[in-house]
Amino acid sequence: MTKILQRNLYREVADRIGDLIEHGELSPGERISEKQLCEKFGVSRTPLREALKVLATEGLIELLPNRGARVVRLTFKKVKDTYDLMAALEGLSGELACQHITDKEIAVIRKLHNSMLDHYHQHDLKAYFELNRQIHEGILAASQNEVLQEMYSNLSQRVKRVRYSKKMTQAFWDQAVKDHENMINALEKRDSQLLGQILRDHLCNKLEVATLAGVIEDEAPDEGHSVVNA
Amino acid sequence: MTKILQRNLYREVADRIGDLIEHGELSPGERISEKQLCEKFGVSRTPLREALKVLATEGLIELLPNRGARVVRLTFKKVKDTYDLMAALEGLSGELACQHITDKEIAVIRKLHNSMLDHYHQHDLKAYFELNRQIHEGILAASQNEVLQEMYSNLSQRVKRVRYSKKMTQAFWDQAVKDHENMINALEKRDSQLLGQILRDHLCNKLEVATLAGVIEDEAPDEGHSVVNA
DNA sequence: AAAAGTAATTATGAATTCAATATTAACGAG
DNA sequence: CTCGTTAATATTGAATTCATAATTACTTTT
Repeated sequence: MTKILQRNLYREVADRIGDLIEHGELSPGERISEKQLCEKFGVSRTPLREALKVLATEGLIELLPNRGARVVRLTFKKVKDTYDLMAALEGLSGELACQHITDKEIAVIRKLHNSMLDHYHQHDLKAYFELNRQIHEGILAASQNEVLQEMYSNLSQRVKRVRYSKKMTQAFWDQAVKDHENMINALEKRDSQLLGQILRDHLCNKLEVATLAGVIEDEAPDEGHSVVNA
Repeated sequence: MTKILQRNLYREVADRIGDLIEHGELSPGERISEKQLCEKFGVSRTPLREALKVLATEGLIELLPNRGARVVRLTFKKVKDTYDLMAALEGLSGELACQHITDKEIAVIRKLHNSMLDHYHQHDLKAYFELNRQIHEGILAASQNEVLQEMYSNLSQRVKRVRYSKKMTQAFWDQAVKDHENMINALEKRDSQLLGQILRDHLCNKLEVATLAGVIEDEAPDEGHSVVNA
């Protein structure tokens, strides 16, 4: 049951532009020059433009008719809305996971959890985050709902650049670890309601972190949206 | 604050292909001929192919590399998964709506509700459905979460062809109306938890209807997915 | 000198052309 | 007659070319 993974040029280009946005090499609100990117990637405009259309559909960029493409500006509200949604989806994934997960899968997640705790005690933030990601991904996978996974993945993409530059306070970290303890317990008891609730609250906290990081410059002058420009 | 609505050729074509799929003029699993559609719409392959990429991203069709596009086959599981997701999103929209909705907006929905009841008593299914749609859309709009609305709209698109051919039993209809009564009450009390719960359960019932309609032929031979074909 | 209007340039939108892959048809061997 | 191989055809993938709209630079006028 291995997924067919299509490796079209347009998909490749879309992913690489996505990386550029994620890592800040294309700034929010920045105009995207087709010619420039064509030269950078060594492709013609056809697959590049296809990639832009796809990225616009995925919500990473916006297309101004006859005026090119821009990287979407992440306002605080947009990020907040996205996190609210992701929290709801994580909640659902928890509920579904409780219904479908096998003992073996729980054991795997328990192992990841223990490993994560080690990194927590060693204050290894990077390794902690990687394990954290794997745990949440594991629950998402256990939900057995591919549409859900697809949607979550898309939303995650959109706010990745905020996540990357987030700062972690010790207090938050402590709370996050506690949440994870409760998560595992709920999962082992297969208490779907409880796990759903924990996951919802857990992600809400993440938003606070993103906010504190102050990387979101709000109230940006929405250039290019008005017909008559100054 | 009116949205800029881009009217590119590719978007136009994508919408029209979406309509063809929705109304069954392009069957599930059916191979999509680029040339044929180009002639039908009177456009060249460039915007058409862009449209196909967008539709694939939106989950309506799937692209087989070097082998063209196919309309996505809706299995029972896929529809079930989508409905589960939509239920979660509707639940969230209810919770958020309770936080943001104004008395005036509630009054509008109440009016729609009463109008819907009239059609219910007159057994006017078509009019009932239209009002029903408007009510749910009103709550969704009151959530003030654009990302949520965008996601819901996309999911709705995917299963529209099933919805269209659904049959309505009297028992289900009675229950649906009762749900709506409770919804309005919860909304007026601004009981976000309750409204969220009602909306989740309400949509779950819809799934049963879709199932009963028997329009979903499951266990289809997944042609085109295996490398070696018979 | 500032503003408005016009020409030149550049970038985007879409059609066409060229190349590569897959499908079909024809052929021949077992 | 069936299976496998190869040639012909058709379709998709991507680059190029042409057309159109937007931006910039340059006049011209007040």
